[in-house]
Amino acid sequence: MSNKHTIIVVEDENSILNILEMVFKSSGYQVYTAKNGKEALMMISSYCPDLILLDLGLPDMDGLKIIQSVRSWSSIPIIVVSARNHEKDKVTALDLGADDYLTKPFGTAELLARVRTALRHASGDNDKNKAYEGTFKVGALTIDYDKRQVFKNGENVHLTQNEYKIVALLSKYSGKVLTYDFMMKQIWGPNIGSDNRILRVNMANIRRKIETQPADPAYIFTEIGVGYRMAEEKG
Amino acid sequence: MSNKHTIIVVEDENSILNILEMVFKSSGYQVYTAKNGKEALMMISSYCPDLILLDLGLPDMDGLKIIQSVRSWSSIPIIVVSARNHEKDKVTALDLGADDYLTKPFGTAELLARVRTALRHASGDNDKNKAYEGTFKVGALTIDYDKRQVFKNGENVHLTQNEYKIVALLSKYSGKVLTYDFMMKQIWGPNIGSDNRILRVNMANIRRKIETQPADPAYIFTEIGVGYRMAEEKG
DNA sequence: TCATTTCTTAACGTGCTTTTAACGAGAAAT
DNA sequence: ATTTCTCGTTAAAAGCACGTTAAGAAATGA
Repeated sequence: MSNKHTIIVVEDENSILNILEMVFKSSGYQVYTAKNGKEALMMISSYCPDLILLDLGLPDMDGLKIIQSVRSWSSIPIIVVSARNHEKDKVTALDLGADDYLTKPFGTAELLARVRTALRHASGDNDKNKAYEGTFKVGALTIDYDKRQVFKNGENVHLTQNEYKIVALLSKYSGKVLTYDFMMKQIWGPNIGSDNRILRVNMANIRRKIETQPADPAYIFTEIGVGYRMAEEKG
Repeated sequence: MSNKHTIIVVEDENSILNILEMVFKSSGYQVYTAKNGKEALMMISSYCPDLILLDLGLPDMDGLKIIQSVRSWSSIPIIVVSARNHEKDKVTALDLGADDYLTKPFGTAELLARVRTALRHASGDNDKNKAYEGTFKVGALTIDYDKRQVFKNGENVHLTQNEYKIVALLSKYSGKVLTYDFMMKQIWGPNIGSDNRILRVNMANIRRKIETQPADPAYIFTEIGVGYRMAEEKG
């Protein structure tokens, strides 16, 4: 590890902005701040940061526009921050290309963890095939992509075709929330509707097979109103 | 009928072609011949031989094109023969996926040795669960690649050509799932469709011969919707 | 040539997979 | 507090993949 990662924080409330700046700086990041959309867009295009932390509630423009704008020319990871009463926005944000989201209020530990995840994904995920080679491990769970098999505590777990696709997809983006919509498009194709019952049934079956306590999952978490997230590989 | 290896010889000069045909036949190989590139490609895709002996100097097309074409769907060993003593051709051929190279003139002893080597390599190269070179073992099942025979509890099990090819192919990738599509391309050539009935019938016959309980197989497993997988020897 | 083996195609039943439906618990919204 | 939405769970229906048998076609060998 050599250079500091650069983060641009977009947030209109001074109090929060200052806290975030301190948190990131003390963790060794290079931080720039913006207090409105216009300023944010200019800074992003001139600094080309490694990550953007974006509050969706801005005075001058919709934060979603910023995502769109940035995504038109870059895949810089974007983590969205939203107030609890704007739940729908975060789903839209993810579908527009945001990488993760946080709901206020959030702890610094969680924030930093999400940032690390996003940065790691951005750096090593250029070759998407790479993720499907070798194995994925988290806890007692192992996914062997070559053998197309899933193991729990070393024992083979039989998954159906769709179940395996779902698990493999989540593991490929482990640590990241995948929206129901995105997942369904990946597995059932673009013509699938927005009814996610099928996905729920599949998830129940998957959890019964891979989780020790399906009601309190350790590997695949539900982000209510948004989607699913797989626990991260520890290395 | 005994299980002979099938070789396709591609050579435009009649005198050499005849000699080669005789040499191989008297060594117990099943031989087919082709005198130009077009003929060669058709024969290869329809016969799916175990080895291709290819003269690079053909009347109608560059021999290198043939290597490319075959490598797009199969890893059948290809031994290249060339009168040109150019190092460049040799390197190109090998880079395109040829397995070995002979320069005219060559002796029959060397030729046969190279062929044996290539066939041995093809049958069981990159595999760790082999007790002895040229042999695959799992449970009571033994595959002898040199003899092209399969044994169960030490007793010879008679498999037909295609049945043997299927078992050998699966054993070569033991532990991994091979898709129906892949297997069919390897055994029946690139022009086989996506209808996998033939494979299913063959598998039923194979299982009746090698499995103790065909309905609950111990050696070849079905991955529904995907393909077949051969058991690995446990360490 | 005939006899035998091997390959391919066809047909069908079984069991697994996928999908749909229904309901209850719990979170979120009002 | 109550109403609404979301999600997990179970069960049943629908759909389909696979294994199996048999019979015809093709190849092989005597």
